Amino acid sequence: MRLSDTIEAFIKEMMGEEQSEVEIKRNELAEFFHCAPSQINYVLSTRFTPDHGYVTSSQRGGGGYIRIVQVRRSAQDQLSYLLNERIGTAIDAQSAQILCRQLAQSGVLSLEDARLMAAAVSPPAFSVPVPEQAKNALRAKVMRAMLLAVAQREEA
Amino acid sequence: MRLSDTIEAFIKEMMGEEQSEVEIKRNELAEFFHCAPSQINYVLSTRFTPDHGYVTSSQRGGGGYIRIVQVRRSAQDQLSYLLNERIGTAIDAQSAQILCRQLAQSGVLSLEDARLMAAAVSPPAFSVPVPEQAKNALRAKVMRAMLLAVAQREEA
DNA sequence: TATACATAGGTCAAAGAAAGACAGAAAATG
DNA sequence: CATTTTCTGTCTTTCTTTGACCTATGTATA
Repeated sequence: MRLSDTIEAFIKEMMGEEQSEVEIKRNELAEFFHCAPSQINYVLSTRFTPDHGYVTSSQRGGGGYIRIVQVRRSAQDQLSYLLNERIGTAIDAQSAQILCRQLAQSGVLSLEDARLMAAAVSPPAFSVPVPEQAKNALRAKVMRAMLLAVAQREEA
Repeated sequence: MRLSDTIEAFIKEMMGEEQSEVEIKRNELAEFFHCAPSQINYVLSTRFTPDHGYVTSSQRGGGGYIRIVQVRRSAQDQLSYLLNERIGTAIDAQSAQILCRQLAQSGVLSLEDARLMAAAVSPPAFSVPVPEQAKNALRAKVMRAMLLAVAQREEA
């Protein structure tokens, strides 16, 4: 298992179920895992972004810290956020994957449905020789269509 | 006995009876068999394809791996049929819609999943100014990716 | 109060690790 | 001997880890 995954799991463990907020000391954590402090930043920037459903803030200097807050939205809110703000007219493969996984983690979709959706917007699904931006535009449409289908499902 | 056959047997051995999923390290395996790492890819691409009843995925970079999932025996023939005969390299919107409905009726998919899939290959999802045949080719890939995701469900 | 020092976290680039793509050589097959 | 299958090597892409340097904040001090 990668160190990044271990640190990610550790932070999520700290956060627990009910608690949606946690505060860490970057240097302490790095010390604990015998790694460079910037490794912590790497974990945060690859696994605790808004797309992943987290927002972070920090304070430097003596008594500094990093605070990680888990954003919890209703299914409705999350869907409308994705449809109206996040996806827009183009989205890259990696972001799309992350968003799909997040939909499962927050309970909007089952794990199976999230995987289905992730597959539809994955690189293999768009393995055609066209410029990346064209793929991203189309990917946005496909994802949008699926999210609308989910939203309709919610209405009923 | 050829090396490829040996490696194939080895992987299937790893997979065992009940376990229908296995994770390998490409470099390690190549080291073990004293061959080029790309030899592993050759084995995978000639003996662990969907037609053979397997779906693979992988992760690059530090701590990377290749995961091989065995598709349920009952689903295998159906999957090959869908991928090769029914979908092929291109499929138009209407045929895709019909196929989704059939998959729901035959119980392969839930009604909700069928709707999700149908949305992903619907005309609105492909409303871009490119020739119809290009869309059909892409639609086939999207559909294919989703079916492979479904085939991986409930392994074992 | 202005300055200096200590304590944090932030950024970024380079190195490392692992898999993918693909062309071409070698071997087996008919 | 021609063709197909197997195997190797090289280059590319992706993800992770480390380290060097930068910036912000708190605290002590002249």
